[in-house]
Amino acid sequence: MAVDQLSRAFVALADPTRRDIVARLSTRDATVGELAESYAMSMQAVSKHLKVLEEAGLVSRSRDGQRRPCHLEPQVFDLMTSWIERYRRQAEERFSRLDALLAGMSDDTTAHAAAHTTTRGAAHGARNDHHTDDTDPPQQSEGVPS
Amino acid sequence: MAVDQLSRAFVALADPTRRDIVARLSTRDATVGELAESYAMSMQAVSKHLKVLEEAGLVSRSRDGQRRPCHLEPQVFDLMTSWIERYRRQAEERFSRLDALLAGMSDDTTAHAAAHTTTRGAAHGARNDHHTDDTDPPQQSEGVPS
DNA sequence: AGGATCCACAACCAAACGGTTGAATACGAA
DNA sequence: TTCGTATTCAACCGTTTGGTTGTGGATCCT
Repeated sequence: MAVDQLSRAFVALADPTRRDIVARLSTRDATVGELAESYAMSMQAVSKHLKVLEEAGLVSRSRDGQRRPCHLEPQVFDLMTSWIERYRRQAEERFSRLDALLAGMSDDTTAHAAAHTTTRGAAHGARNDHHTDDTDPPQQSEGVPS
Repeated sequence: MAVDQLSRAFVALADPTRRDIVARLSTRDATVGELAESYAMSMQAVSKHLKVLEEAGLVSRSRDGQRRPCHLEPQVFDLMTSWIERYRRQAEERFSRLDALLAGMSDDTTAHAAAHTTTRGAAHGARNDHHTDDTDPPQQSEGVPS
Protein backbone atom coordinates (compact mmCIF):
# COMPACT_ATOMS: atom_id res chain seq x y z
CA MET A 1 0.00 0.00 0.00
CA ALA A 2 0.88 3.70 0.18
CA VAL A 3 1.86 3.35 -3.45
CA ASP A 4 0.91 6.08 -5.87
CA GLN A 5 -1.66 5.67 -8.58
CA LEU A 6 0.81 5.76 -11.44
CA SER A 7 2.69 2.83 -9.95
CA ARG A 8 -0.52 0.91 -9.42
CA ALA A 9 -1.53 1.55 -13.01
CA PHE A 10 1.78 0.43 -14.50
CA VAL A 11 1.90 -2.58 -12.21
CA ALA A 12 -1.61 -3.48 -13.30
CA LEU A 13 -0.78 -3.40 -16.99
CA ALA A 14 2.51 -5.21 -16.50
CA ASP A 15 0.70 -8.55 -16.42
CA PRO A 16 -0.31 -10.06 -19.80
CA THR A 17 -3.47 -11.59 -18.38
CA ARG A 18 -4.54 -8.22 -17.03
CA ARG A 19 -3.74 -6.52 -20.34
CA ASP A 20 -5.86 -9.11 -22.07
CA ILE A 21 -8.69 -8.44 -19.64
CA VAL A 22 -8.42 -4.76 -20.50
CA ALA A 23 -8.54 -5.64 -24.19
CA ARG A 24 -11.68 -7.69 -23.68
CA LEU A 25 -13.34 -5.03 -21.58
CA SER A 26 -12.63 -2.42 -24.22
CA THR A 27 -15.15 -4.03 -26.52
CA ARG A 28 -17.79 -4.95 -23.95
CA ASP A 29 -18.34 -5.12 -20.23
CA ALA A 30 -18.06 -8.56 -18.71
CA THR A 31 -18.52 -10.40 -15.44
CA VAL A 32 -15.80 -12.22 -13.54
CA GLY A 33 -17.16 -15.57 -14.63
CA GLU A 34 -17.31 -14.61 -18.28
CA LEU A 35 -13.74 -13.42 -18.21
CA ALA A 36 -12.55 -16.47 -16.33
CA GLU A 37 -13.83 -18.78 -19.08
CA SER A 38 -11.12 -17.47 -21.38
CA TYR A 39 -8.16 -18.20 -19.19
CA ALA A 40 -6.48 -21.34 -17.98
CA MET A 41 -6.84 -20.35 -14.36
CA SER A 42 -9.39 -20.35 -11.59
CA MET A 43 -12.06 -17.71 -11.21
CA GLN A 44 -10.46 -16.65 -7.95
CA ALA A 45 -7.28 -15.83 -9.80
CA VAL A 46 -9.19 -13.74 -12.32
CA SER A 47 -10.98 -12.07 -9.44
CA LYS A 48 -7.61 -11.11 -7.99
CA HIS A 49 -6.50 -9.67 -11.30
CA LEU A 50 -9.66 -7.62 -11.47
CA LYS A 51 -9.03 -6.36 -7.97
CA VAL A 52 -5.60 -5.11 -9.06
CA LEU A 53 -7.11 -3.39 -12.10
CA GLU A 54 -9.84 -1.91 -9.96
CA GLU A 55 -7.47 -0.57 -7.31
CA ALA A 56 -5.43 0.98 -10.11
CA GLY A 57 -8.58 2.79 -11.20
CA LEU A 58 -8.52 1.20 -14.63
CA VAL A 59 -11.68 -0.83 -14.09
CA SER A 60 -14.81 -0.29 -12.07
CA ARG A 61 -17.54 -2.71 -11.13
CA SER A 62 -21.23 -2.20 -10.76
CA ARG A 63 -23.66 -4.64 -9.26
CA ASP A 64 -26.31 -6.55 -11.18
CA GLY A 65 -27.85 -9.11 -8.89
CA GLN A 66 -25.19 -11.64 -8.05
CA ARG A 67 -23.05 -10.49 -10.94
CA ARG A 68 -20.32 -7.87 -10.79
CA PRO A 69 -19.98 -6.50 -14.32
CA CYS A 70 -16.63 -4.79 -14.94
CA HIS A 71 -16.02 -1.91 -17.28
CA LEU A 72 -13.05 0.14 -18.35
CA GLU A 73 -12.43 3.53 -16.80
CA PRO A 74 -10.52 5.68 -19.30
CA GLN A 75 -9.22 8.45 -17.02
CA VAL A 76 -6.22 6.64 -15.57
CA PHE A 77 -5.15 5.63 -19.06
CA ASP A 78 -4.83 9.32 -19.78
CA LEU A 79 -2.69 9.71 -16.69
CA MET A 80 -0.33 7.05 -17.98
CA THR A 81 -0.06 8.35 -21.52
CA SER A 82 0.54 11.89 -20.37
CA TRP A 83 3.34 10.70 -18.11
CA ILE A 84 4.92 8.68 -20.88
CA GLU A 85 4.46 11.33 -23.53
CA ARG A 86 6.00 13.98 -21.35
CA TYR A 87 9.35 12.27 -21.10
CA ARG A 88 9.30 10.77 -24.55
CA ARG A 89 8.79 14.26 -25.94
CA GLN A 90 11.63 15.68 -23.88
CA ALA A 91 13.91 12.88 -24.99
CA GLU A 92 13.04 13.41 -28.63
CA GLU A 93 13.47 17.15 -28.44
CA ARG A 94 16.89 16.64 -26.94
CA PHE A 95 17.62 14.14 -29.66
CA SER A 96 16.66 16.45 -32.50
CA ARG A 97 18.63 19.33 -31.02
CA LEU A 98 21.60 16.99 -31.04
CA ASP A 99 20.90 16.10 -34.63
CA ALA A 100 20.89 19.75 -35.52
CA LEU A 101 24.20 20.13 -33.77
CA LEU A 102 25.78 17.22 -35.53
CA ALA A 103 24.47 18.48 -38.84
CA GLY A 104 26.72 21.50 -38.30
CA MET A 105 23.91 24.04 -38.19
CA SER A 106 24.88 25.35 -34.75
CA ASP A 107 22.77 28.46 -34.46
CA ASP A 108 22.37 29.86 -30.95
CA THR A 109 18.99 28.28 -30.26
CA THR A 110 20.57 24.83 -30.25
CA ALA A 111 24.12 25.68 -29.28
CA HIS A 112 23.56 25.35 -25.55
CA ALA A 113 22.72 21.66 -25.85
CA ALA A 114 26.42 20.90 -26.10
CA ALA A 115 26.86 18.14 -23.52
CA HIS A 116 26.35 14.82 -25.21
CA THR A 117 27.88 11.43 -25.93
CA THR A 118 26.82 10.00 -29.24
CA THR A 119 29.35 7.37 -30.18
CA ARG A 120 32.12 8.63 -27.97
CA GLY A 121 32.59 12.10 -26.54
CA ALA A 122 32.55 13.11 -22.88
CA ALA A 123 30.80 16.13 -21.46
CA HIS A 124 28.82 15.49 -18.27
CA GLY A 125 29.23 18.80 -16.58
CA ALA A 126 26.29 19.59 -14.32
CA ARG A 127 25.47 16.84 -11.88
CA ASN A 128 23.43 16.79 -8.72
CA ASP A 129 20.65 18.94 -10.11
CA HIS A 130 17.87 16.69 -8.78
CA HIS A 131 15.58 18.06 -11.49
CA THR A 132 12.65 18.07 -9.04
CA ASP A 133 10.10 18.39 -11.83
CA ASP A 134 8.59 14.97 -11.42
CA THR A 135 5.47 13.75 -9.75
CA ASP A 136 7.26 10.97 -7.93
CA PRO A 137 10.57 11.97 -6.39
CA PRO A 138 11.81 8.67 -4.99
CA GLN A 139 14.53 9.80 -2.61
CA GLN A 140 13.95 11.57 0.65
CA SER A 141 11.16 13.76 -0.66
CA GLU A 142 8.47 11.14 -1.18
CA GLY A 143 10.31 8.27 0.37
CA VAL A 144 10.41 5.54 -2.22
CA PRO A 145 13.59 3.62 -1.49
CA SER A 146 13.99 2.81 2.21
CA MET B 1 12.61 -14.23 -19.59
CA ALA B 2 10.36 -15.21 -22.46
CA VAL B 3 8.27 -12.26 -21.44
CA ASP B 4 7.12 -9.92 -24.15
CA GLN B 5 8.43 -6.41 -24.58
CA LEU B 6 5.21 -4.70 -23.54
CA SER B 7 5.28 -6.54 -20.22
CA ARG B 8 8.92 -5.65 -19.69
CA ALA B 9 8.17 -2.00 -20.44
CA PHE B 10 5.23 -1.77 -18.05
CA VAL B 11 7.12 -3.65 -15.37
CA ALA B 12 10.02 -1.26 -15.79
CA LEU B 13 7.88 1.83 -15.34
CA ALA B 14 5.95 0.33 -12.44
CA ASP B 15 8.75 1.24 -10.05
CA PRO B 16 8.91 4.86 -8.84
CA THR B 17 12.70 4.87 -8.72
CA ARG B 18 12.86 3.71 -12.31
CA ARG B 19 10.31 6.32 -13.38
CA ASP B 20 12.43 8.94 -11.68
CA ILE B 21 15.50 7.68 -13.52
CA VAL B 22 13.57 8.03 -16.76
CA ALA B 23 12.61 11.57 -15.77
CA ARG B 24 16.22 12.46 -15.11
CA LEU B 25 17.44 10.89 -18.31
CA SER B 26 14.86 12.82 -20.29
CA THR B 27 16.76 16.03 -19.61
CA ARG B 28 20.29 14.70 -19.94
CA ASP B 29 22.22 11.48 -20.22
CA ALA B 30 23.84 10.27 -17.03
CA THR B 31 26.10 7.55 -15.71
CA VAL B 32 25.20 4.99 -13.08
CA GLY B 33 27.21 6.80 -10.47
CA GLU B 34 25.65 10.14 -11.21
CA LEU B 35 22.19 8.67 -10.93
CA ALA B 36 23.02 6.76 -7.77
CA GLU B 37 23.94 9.98 -5.95
CA SER B 38 20.29 10.99 -5.97
CA TYR B 39 18.85 7.93 -4.33
CA ALA B 40 19.06 6.48 -0.87
CA MET B 41 20.33 3.15 -2.11
CA SER B 42 23.51 1.52 -3.24
CA MET B 43 24.95 1.93 -6.71
CA GLN B 44 24.42 -1.78 -7.30
CA ALA B 45 20.71 -1.30 -6.76
CA VAL B 46 20.62 1.56 -9.25
CA SER B 47 22.59 -0.60 -11.66
CA LYS B 48 19.92 -3.28 -11.37
CA HIS B 49 17.20 -0.74 -12.06
CA LEU B 50 19.06 0.42 -15.14
CA LYS B 51 19.38 -3.17 -16.30
CA VAL B 52 15.60 -3.54 -16.09
CA LEU B 53 15.09 -0.33 -18.06
CA GLU B 54 17.66 -1.43 -20.61
CA GLU B 55 16.14 -4.88 -21.12
CA ALA B 56 12.80 -3.18 -21.57
CA GLY B 57 14.34 -1.17 -24.39
CA LEU B 58 13.61 2.12 -22.67
CA VAL B 59 17.24 2.98 -22.04
CA SER B 60 20.46 2.21 -23.87
CA ARG B 61 24.05 2.58 -22.77
CA SER B 62 27.11 3.55 -24.68
CA ARG B 63 30.65 3.29 -23.45
CA ASP B 64 32.85 6.21 -22.59
CA GLY B 65 36.00 4.91 -21.01
CA GLN B 66 35.03 3.26 -17.78
CA ARG B 67 31.71 5.03 -17.74
CA ARG B 68 28.48 3.70 -19.15
CA PRO B 69 26.32 6.72 -19.95
CA CYS B 70 22.61 5.92 -20.22
CA HIS B 71 20.16 7.62 -22.49
CA LEU B 72 16.49 7.33 -23.19
CA GLU B 73 15.25 5.36 -26.17
CA PRO B 74 11.88 6.78 -27.27
CA GLN B 75 10.58 3.95 -29.47
CA VAL B 76 9.27 1.65 -26.75
CA PHE B 77 7.44 4.57 -25.19
CA ASP B 78 5.52 4.80 -28.43
CA LEU B 79 4.73 1.12 -28.19
CA MET B 80 3.23 1.65 -24.76
CA THR B 81 1.18 4.71 -25.63
CA SER B 82 -0.21 3.10 -28.75
CA TRP B 83 -1.27 0.06 -26.74
CA ILE B 84 -2.92 2.20 -24.09
CA GLU B 85 -4.53 4.60 -26.53
CA ARG B 86 -5.98 1.77 -28.55
CA TYR B 87 -8.08 0.45 -25.71
CA ARG B 88 -8.82 3.78 -24.14
CA ARG B 89 -10.18 4.93 -27.47
CA GLN B 90 -12.35 1.83 -27.84
CA ALA B 91 -13.66 2.25 -24.33
CA GLU B 92 -14.51 5.88 -24.90
CA GLU B 93 -16.20 5.21 -28.20
CA ARG B 94 -18.32 2.58 -26.55
CA PHE B 95 -19.04 5.03 -23.78
CA SER B 96 -20.19 7.80 -26.07
CA ARG B 97 -22.37 5.43 -28.06
CA LEU B 98 -24.00 4.52 -24.78
CA ASP B 99 -24.47 8.16 -23.99
CA ALA B 100 -26.17 8.65 -27.32
CA LEU B 101 -28.39 5.71 -26.53
CA LEU B 102 -29.35 7.00 -23.13
CA ALA B 103 -30.00 10.42 -24.58
CA GLY B 104 -32.83 8.78 -26.50
CA MET B 105 -31.39 9.49 -29.92
CA SER B 106 -31.31 5.84 -30.94
CA ASP B 107 -30.67 6.05 -34.66
CA ASP B 108 -29.52 2.88 -36.37
CA THR B 109 -25.80 3.69 -36.26
CA THR B 110 -25.80 3.35 -32.50
CA ALA B 111 -28.71 0.98 -32.02
CA HIS B 112 -26.62 -2.20 -32.28
CA ALA B 113 -24.66 -1.27 -29.19
CA ALA B 114 -27.57 -2.37 -27.08
CA ALA B 115 -25.92 -4.68 -24.55
CA HIS B 116 -24.94 -2.60 -21.56
CA THR B 117 -25.23 -2.26 -17.81
CA THR B 118 -25.13 1.30 -16.65
CA THR B 119 -26.62 1.36 -13.22
CA ARG B 120 -28.63 -1.79 -13.50
CA GLY B 121 -29.68 -3.67 -16.63
CA ALA B 122 -28.53 -7.10 -17.80
CA ALA B 123 -27.63 -8.02 -21.34
CA HIS B 124 -24.48 -10.08 -21.72
CA GLY B 125 -25.34 -12.12 -24.74
CA ALA B 126 -22.24 -13.07 -26.68
CA ARG B 127 -19.63 -14.76 -24.57
CA ASN B 128 -16.65 -16.87 -25.47
CA ASP B 129 -15.65 -14.72 -28.40
CA HIS B 130 -11.99 -14.64 -27.42
CA HIS B 131 -11.63 -11.40 -29.36
CA THR B 132 -8.18 -12.50 -30.59
CA ASP B 133 -7.23 -8.99 -31.62
CA ASP B 134 -4.58 -8.50 -29.00
CA THR B 135 -0.86 -8.80 -29.14
CA ASP B 136 -0.69 -10.92 -26.02
CA PRO B 137 -3.28 -13.67 -25.78
CA PRO B 138 -2.63 -15.06 -22.32
CA GLN B 139 -4.38 -18.40 -22.47
CA GLN B 140 -3.21 -21.40 -24.44
CA SER B 141 -2.19 -19.41 -27.48
CA GLU B 142 0.87 -17.71 -26.08
CA GLY B 143 1.05 -19.59 -22.82
CA VAL B 144 0.93 -16.95 -20.12
CA PRO B 145 -0.80 -18.65 -17.19
CA SER B 146 0.77 -21.96 -16.19
C1' DA C 1 -36.96 -22.98 2.89
C1' DG C 2 -33.55 -25.23 -0.06
C1' DG C 3 -30.46 -25.58 -3.72
C1' DA C 4 -27.67 -23.61 -7.34
C1' DT C 5 -24.85 -19.81 -9.07
C1' DC C 6 -21.60 -15.95 -8.82
C1' DC C 7 -18.15 -14.20 -6.46
C1' DA C 8 -14.75 -12.84 -2.63
C1' DC C 9 -11.92 -13.93 1.36
C1' DA C 10 -8.28 -16.71 3.71
C1' DA C 11 -4.41 -19.57 3.97
C1' DC C 12 -0.85 -21.52 1.60
C1' DC C 13 3.12 -22.00 -1.83
C1' DA C 14 6.81 -21.23 -5.31
C1' DA C 15 8.90 -17.72 -7.87
C1' DA C 16 10.12 -13.02 -8.70
C1' DC C 17 11.37 -8.42 -6.84
C1' DG C 18 14.06 -4.89 -4.59
C1' DG C 19 17.31 -4.25 -1.69
C1' DT C 20 21.87 -5.58 0.75
C1' DT C 21 27.09 -6.82 1.02
C1' DG C 22 31.29 -8.70 -0.95
C1' DA C 23 34.08 -9.81 -4.75
C1' DA C 24 35.33 -9.40 -9.59
C1' DT C 25 35.95 -6.98 -13.95
C1' DA C 26 37.28 -3.07 -17.01
C1' DC C 27 39.42 0.90 -17.80
C1' DG C 28 42.43 5.30 -16.93
C1' DA C 29 46.27 7.28 -14.57
C1' DA C 30 50.90 7.18 -12.21
C1' DT D 1 52.63 -2.82 -12.94
C1' DT D 2 50.08 -0.99 -9.52
C1' DC D 3 46.41 1.93 -7.85
C1' DG D 4 41.97 4.08 -8.02
C1' DT D 5 37.54 4.61 -10.13
C1' DA D 6 33.25 2.94 -12.40
C1' DT D 7 30.48 -0.71 -12.94
C1' DT D 8 28.80 -5.33 -12.76
C1' DC D 9 28.27 -10.10 -10.90
C1' DA D 10 26.95 -13.35 -7.18
C1' DA D 11 24.92 -14.76 -3.14
C1' DC D 12 21.72 -13.78 0.22
C1' DC D 13 17.34 -12.04 2.47
C1' DG D 14 12.62 -10.25 3.47
C1' DT D 15 8.44 -8.99 0.94
C1' DT D 16 5.35 -9.17 -2.88
C1' DT D 17 3.14 -11.57 -6.68
C1' DG D 18 0.42 -14.89 -9.08
C1' DG D 19 -1.33 -18.95 -8.69
C1' DT D 20 -3.79 -22.82 -5.92
C1' DT D 21 -7.61 -24.96 -2.83
C1' DG D 22 -11.19 -24.50 0.55
C1' DT D 23 -14.86 -21.98 2.56
C1' DG D 24 -18.49 -18.75 3.04
C1' DG D 25 -21.65 -14.96 1.70
C1' DA D 26 -25.14 -13.00 -1.55
C1' DT D 27 -28.48 -13.61 -4.66
C1' DC D 28 -31.63 -15.99 -7.95
C1' DC D 29 -34.83 -19.81 -8.79
C1' DT D 30 -37.94 -23.33 -7.40
